[in-house]
Amino acid sequence: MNLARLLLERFRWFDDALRSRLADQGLAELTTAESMVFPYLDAEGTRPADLARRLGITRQSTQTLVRGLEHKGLVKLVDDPDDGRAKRIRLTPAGRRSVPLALETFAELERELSMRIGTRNAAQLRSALEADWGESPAALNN
Amino acid sequence: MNLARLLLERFRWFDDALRSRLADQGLAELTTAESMVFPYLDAEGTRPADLARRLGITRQSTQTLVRGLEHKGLVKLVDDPDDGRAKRIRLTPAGRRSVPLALETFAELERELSMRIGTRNAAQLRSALEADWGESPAALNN
DNA sequence: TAAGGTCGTCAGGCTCTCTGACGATCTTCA
DNA sequence: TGAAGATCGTCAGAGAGCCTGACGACCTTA
Repeated sequence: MNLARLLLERFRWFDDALRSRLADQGLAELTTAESMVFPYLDAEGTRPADLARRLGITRQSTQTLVRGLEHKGLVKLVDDPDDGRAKRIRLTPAGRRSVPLALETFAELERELSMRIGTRNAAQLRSALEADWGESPAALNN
Repeated sequence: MNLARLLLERFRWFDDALRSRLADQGLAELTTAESMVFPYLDAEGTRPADLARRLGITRQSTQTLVRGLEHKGLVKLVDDPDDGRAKRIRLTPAGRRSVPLALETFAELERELSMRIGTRNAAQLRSALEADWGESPAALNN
């Protein structure tokens, strides 16, 4: 099987498990994108534009994302006290509880993967994924 | 970084490179899903429902996919001679030329990855991805 | 020959991301 | 100090990629 499909399928393995576990633990059903946000929200309040940069998506896309989390009661948008243009994404109490829960679930699934494919394989997987792949060799003729 | 994001990002590394290279080689711009189809089309004509199963998506989604490839002149749908319900996806001459091209590009990118992160890392990556991960441990409480 | 499965298809919906455009607000520097 | 340019959040619109539900046509099987 080609590597691209393999990567995508394994991503889905994780994503499905992640979202269903988070739901089991009482978080309102999160979408794929929403579930990925938690590690990037800091307690002091995060600026949407910062979040966008951390996630590698546009500010506009981030907006949709944040709106979703807001509807689910995990987050609220408040004005930034230091910058009249900006806002801050603040965790609600429910949201604050969710962060460690999400982080723990990430870790738990990775432990579970280790048990399934072996600690060695899992470690090598992570290490290969974290290696420096460089820029995507998209442009041949530039 | 969490493993899910890592997998997804690396997928995109591949996908971006793949699509841009295929475009460089004269294939009409393909979408992500379209570029993934080639290894699953056989020369004798493929039934859409079979393709759906191979790709792990619904027949309905496959339909959209095939229509796209048809518009791009790579494929045409003909009636199945043996089964009045069915059709067959047949490669056009242009489509037939594209198959080996796509396969070679997959392989080429993987070679290139080996050069970047090392043959050892790349081999371990593939091997970990191909290992038996089992069902996604989605359901905790079933 | 009737029942049930499978085939392609239409219709509609959701998620995720993008581009383009906008007014409001900061920052920088002539 | 004031104009120019960058950055902020936001609205609007779009396309890809998937899904479910429903349908008539056709096969298969008992």
